[in-house]
Formats: sequence, structure tokens, C-alpha cells
Amino acid sequence: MPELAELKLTAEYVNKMTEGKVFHGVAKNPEHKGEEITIDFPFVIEAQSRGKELMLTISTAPDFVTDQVEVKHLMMGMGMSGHFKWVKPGSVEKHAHLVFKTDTGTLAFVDVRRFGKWKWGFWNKDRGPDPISNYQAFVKNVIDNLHKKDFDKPICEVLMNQRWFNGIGNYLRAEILYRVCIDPFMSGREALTKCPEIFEECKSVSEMAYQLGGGELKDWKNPFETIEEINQGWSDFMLCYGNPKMATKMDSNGRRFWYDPIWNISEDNWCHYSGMPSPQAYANKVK
DNA sequence: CGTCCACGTCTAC
DNA sequence: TAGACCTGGACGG
Repeated sequence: MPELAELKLTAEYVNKMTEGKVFHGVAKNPEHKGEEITIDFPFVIEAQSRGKELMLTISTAPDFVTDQVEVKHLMMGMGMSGHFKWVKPGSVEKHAHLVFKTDTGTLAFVDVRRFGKWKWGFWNKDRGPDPISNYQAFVKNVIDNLHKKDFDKPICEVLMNQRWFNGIGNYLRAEILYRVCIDPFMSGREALTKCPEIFEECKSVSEMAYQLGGGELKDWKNPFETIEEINQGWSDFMLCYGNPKMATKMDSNGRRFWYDPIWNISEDNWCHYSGMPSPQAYANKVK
């Protein structure tokens, strides 16, 4: 999806577009199989992200509070193509599947592929802390659980496990592992023990993507910058994912993993078996 | 036209 | 650990 950086930007976008606005009603596109959402009081919206989850806090609009403030949390996943868009009255947005209404426009959840989901609830307990906004808890969650079987798997796959790396997706794992000097196919436990910089990279690479306004891949568009600005910064940032000079391999989950082909050097078994950076790999990174 | 591919979960043999 | 869930863009014949 949208990964960690895009979710954070999405939350900010929602907050910016909904600030001071009073909503009255929600409509679900019948094309979408998701749950019907009914909000039968005038409300305000506030968004927050945690990894790849987005929480919309729905509460009674201040001017309409009579007895008590109602507060509900609508939890959203963006799927592969989900994003929000402010839609002015009169215009129709294709692939809008959940629409929050005001008199001056609507906030639309737009999702071409319809993998996005929503439900009333709270943060999913099966997903870890956010690597940017709750870094210490994120690191602790992994360190405290390194003995678990999940960490037997190669680090490139472990980074996709949302229980430990909430928010890291296919492009972030590639960019994170490219920036550390470690065999991406060694076990997660060994990699995280020998190379704790992986934790810092999860935060800093995600932050970099966030600063650049997120990925301009397919449907998702950063609403705050021009396409030219996005493209320049983004192509400088994307060193590995989608780069034809890199190697790729299908992981056990059927996702294409992008990595530095230096780790394919077979005559230098040292790097594969010990997991330590080969001299070539090291030289490659430092230059 | 067709086939492959895409920032992600889910659930069912 | 396959598939299922989806649309549409890129590219091949």
C-alpha cells in the first residue's frame, strides 16, 4: 500500500482537509463489499496513523453537543491503492468507496483495486508499534521477541511481518536493506543482532520517504507538491526498489524482493555463510 | 487482443 | 503456502 510514510501523509491530509468542517453522514459505494457505515449525528474527523493502519476518530461536532460527546474509531487499511481525496460539490470521483459528507464537499476514500478495508474498532493488537512515532517501543517489541520462530526467516521477509515491522512494505524493506551492509537472506534474528542499524534505518528511511511526500507510484498522489518536485526527490531516494541494476527474487510470500546483486557473489561464500559484509559489499556502500 | 505486473492483507485447503 | 480479492497500465503479437 501506501506504506508507513504514505499512511502518515494520508493522516495529515485528512486532518488538513477536514479541519473545522462539520460532517453529516457517510455513504458507501454499493460496488464495495465492505461494511455499511452509519453515523447519525453531526461529526468532526481526526486522523492518526500507526504503521499501515489509519484511525479516523469520529466525534460529535462541538456546536451540536447537547448531552454528551460521542466518540467512535473507524479503522482503515489502504490496501494497495487506497487514498483520500477532498471532492468538491458536483464533481464525481471514480473509485470513491466511502464518502464523508459536508455541505461544501466530501472526503472520499478512493481505492481502485478495492483491497482497502474499514471497520469500527481500535488499533490492531496483532500489529507492532509505529517505527517513526513510537521508535523505542518498536525496537523493544522486536528485541523482546527475537527468540520467536518468526525470526528464523530471512531478514528480508521478517521486515514484511507487520507484527514486528508495522508499516514496512515492499519498497521500504528493499531501501532499508540496501542501506545496511548485511546479507538480506540471513536469518532475521542474526541480522538484527549483528546489525542493529536495521532498526534505525526502518525509522530514517521511512522518514526520508515521508519528507519526500511519499511514493508517486500508481494511484497514490501526494497532494502538497507538484509532480516534478516529487519525481526528482523520489528518484534520488529510490536506490534499490525498481532499479534495473538490482537483483530480484520472489520471496516465500510471493512478493518480489529487490536487493543489491553483490549478495549473489557465490565465490565469496564468506558473506553468505557468516552474514558479515563482504569487502566488496562494504566498499560498495561506503563509496 | 492477451499476459504480466503493481506501495497488502486474508482465509481456506 | 497457494489462491483470492480487484483495476488498470505497460508491453507483446
